[in-house]
Amino acid sequence: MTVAVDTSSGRRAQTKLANRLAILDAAREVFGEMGFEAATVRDIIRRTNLSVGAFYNYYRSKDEVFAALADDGARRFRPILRAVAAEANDFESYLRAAIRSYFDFLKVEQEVWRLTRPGGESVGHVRNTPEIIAVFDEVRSVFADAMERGLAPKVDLDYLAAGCIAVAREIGDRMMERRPVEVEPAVEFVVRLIIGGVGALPRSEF
Amino acid sequence: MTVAVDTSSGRRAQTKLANRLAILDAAREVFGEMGFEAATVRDIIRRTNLSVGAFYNYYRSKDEVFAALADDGARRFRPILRAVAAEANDFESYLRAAIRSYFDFLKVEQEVWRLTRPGGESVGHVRNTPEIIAVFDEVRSVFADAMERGLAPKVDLDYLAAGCIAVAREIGDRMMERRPVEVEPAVEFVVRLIIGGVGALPRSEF
Amino acid sequence: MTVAVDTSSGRRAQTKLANRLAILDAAREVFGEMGFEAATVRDIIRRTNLSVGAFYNYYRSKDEVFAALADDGARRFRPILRAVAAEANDFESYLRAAIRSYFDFLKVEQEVWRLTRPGGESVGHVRNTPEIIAVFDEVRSVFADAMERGLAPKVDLDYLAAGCIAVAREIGDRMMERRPVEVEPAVEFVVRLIIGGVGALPRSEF
Amino acid sequence: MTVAVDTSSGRRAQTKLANRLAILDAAREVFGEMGFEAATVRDIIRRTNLSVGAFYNYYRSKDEVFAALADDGARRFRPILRAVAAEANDFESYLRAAIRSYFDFLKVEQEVWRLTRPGGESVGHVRNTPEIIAVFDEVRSVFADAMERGLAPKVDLDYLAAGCIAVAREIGDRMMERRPVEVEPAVEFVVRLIIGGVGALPRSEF
DNA sequence: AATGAATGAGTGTTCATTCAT
DNA sequence: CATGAATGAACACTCATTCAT
Repeated sequence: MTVAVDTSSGRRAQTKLANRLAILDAAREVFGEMGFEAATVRDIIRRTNLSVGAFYNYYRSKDEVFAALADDGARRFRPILRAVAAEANDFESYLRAAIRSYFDFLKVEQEVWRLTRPGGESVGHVRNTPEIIAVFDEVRSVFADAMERGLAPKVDLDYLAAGCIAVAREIGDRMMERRPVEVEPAVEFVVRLIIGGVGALPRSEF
Repeated sequence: MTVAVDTSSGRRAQTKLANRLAILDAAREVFGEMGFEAATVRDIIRRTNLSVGAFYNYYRSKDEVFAALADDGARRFRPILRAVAAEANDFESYLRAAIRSYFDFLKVEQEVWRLTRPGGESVGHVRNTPEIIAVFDEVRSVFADAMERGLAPKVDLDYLAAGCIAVAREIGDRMMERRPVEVEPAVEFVVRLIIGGVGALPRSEF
Repeated sequence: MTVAVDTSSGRRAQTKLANRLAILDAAREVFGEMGFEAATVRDIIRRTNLSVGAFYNYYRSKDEVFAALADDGARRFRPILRAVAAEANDFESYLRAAIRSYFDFLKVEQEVWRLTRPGGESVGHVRNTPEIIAVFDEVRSVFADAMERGLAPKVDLDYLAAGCIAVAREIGDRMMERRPVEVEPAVEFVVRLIIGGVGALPRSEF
Repeated sequence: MTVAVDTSSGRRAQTKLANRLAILDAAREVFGEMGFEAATVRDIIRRTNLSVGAFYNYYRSKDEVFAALADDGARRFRPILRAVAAEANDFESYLRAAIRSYFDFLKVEQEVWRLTRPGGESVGHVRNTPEIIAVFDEVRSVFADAMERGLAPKVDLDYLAAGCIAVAREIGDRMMERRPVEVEPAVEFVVRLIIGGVGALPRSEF
């Protein structure tokens, strides 16, 4: 005999949202721990009150949660980046604040970015996520803006944004592997490297 | 009784070598296109005249080809790096020659480094390959040497080596995506960024 | 939220049980016909309405069905043996009833014991099943008891139990190969052989 | 370059025989250690100076070596059995000598009989070997002879031979598992059990 | 004959996804 | 909507056997 106990009290929409988020959170953990390919849908729902079937009510596929996760991470980081940009008066202080935000973010949500970072192995999954590209564009546009306003010399913008992101990412990883995890020295390292480097960069017509 | 003494220059030995290389090449492509986890052994042998069984005659497992591939790439790049280091008189010219070697190498064998790049998702596979670590150590030791000899300021060595490698890789990738692929501007960009950045780096007691 | 409380008497539960038994039955046949090693999971599910995947929903591995099968056979035979022991007044009548039970059991479920018989090639699989050992111990303890009570002479208990089981099995098998299958003569043969033999056995200090 | 060194000195036939025996010996060990199914042709030739290809020059298949092995074991045991039968004046002394021969044989060549024993798991392989059946017939005919000559009562001959072989086998196994391995008590146990049992057997018209 | 690389069907097992309930 | 059993293609890997040398 199967007894159905309904505790929803009509708050269907809320439950749906909660489930969606529960899946997202579980997926974040699981993908972070085992990587996309190794993680199974069951690994995800196991950390949830839901069933396999329910998973497919919320996301059409494992790929889709992954994309949603990437979106989510990027969506949460972007406003931080914008706020930082709004407050900064010069390129260096912007950069410092941005990098620090990222490293703090890393310390809290290590896994998200481990995954959603471009250049990862599973190129197809990681590099092409729309919101990932958006973050890249965000950084790029801040750099472009800085150039416009004369705060930074005119250089190859794509190379610069890509290079800066690469350094920030790599040093961020190394930082996370050290014990204790010290954000400030890492921030300082990256900022000086970039600022110093940018000053020496060949001017470009881009 | 008949004893066969093979001096390893017969047709058989040649075929074996050719097959070994064919598998390696196919694996390079496949891993490069789909990543280690997603790539299947069948994907690899499909680009070959061989059978599944033959794959296992040459490599004991999918993991082993991967390692062999990383070894192979690193093994071929390391001597270049050493030669360059031997010829250079100062840090900048060393760096420029090294980066140029790498970018030339990239143009020829794009896929190798696509794979062996640290920071990939499957950390276990990519970052810990012995020869990969060796290349990292190679670069690191040249940097350490430069510091010793006063050619570069004393900074956090691991961060520096990691950061430089990350920039070189990232810009290398971007370079490869542009049409036409122009090595010189990319080299110049990276060298200036690093040299300028290094000069501005916070001194460390490491 | 909807909570499902399953009291295990629904259609689903029934189907699950049926499938579990179907697999067990198929496995009994297949292992009986080809032996454990030679039998494939696919051989088993082919005699079923299920898919390969379903097999693994019910049993975690090929080994596990095997163990379940042995357990099942032994579990069903043990109570019979105990009941018989409880009813018998002397050793011979116990033995006769036990052997008859076994031979009747054989007639119905020939294959079970084909498999669980010690002395098979895959020793690890067959001889060490916990329930098999339990049956052996069962018989052994009845013999020990008979000795205690002076109903049987004190002899090497392990040899005796092992020898009796071996004879019962072997004659049981031969009986099953004859047409028609006649239980009574076979029972009589085994009982007389054992009773007569036991009387002639060398006394031991065990 | 491949150099062929021929050391056969024209004694081709000898070498062929030696190889045949080498394979047989290796197979005996390997099958004994891992069982027929688990053993691979490579496992066998690894313990030989030969190549996989050579294996197939001497035996057409893995199955064929197995059969040859069983034949070989049986062929070597049969004369012993016959000699024993020729020397014995009564049934009991025949039986004792036969069992002792078997147990001694066991101690020396444990593996052979582990495998070639009927009732093993891989029924198809083991029970139907022609020479195995021959051993059974051998024992059976001695029993028949004993009956003819009035040394043993007339009983169901097949059951008797089968039962005796089963007991001998089982007790032999148990004996081999004890430390130290003591042949005499085991022989005595089996002989008494059988002799005593036979005396009590129901007479049959077979 | 001997060799050992090549073959490919076959193994146990996994897992994204579907669908009857 | 939720459930979880069912599905079956796919995977890494093995191995008896063949065959060019």
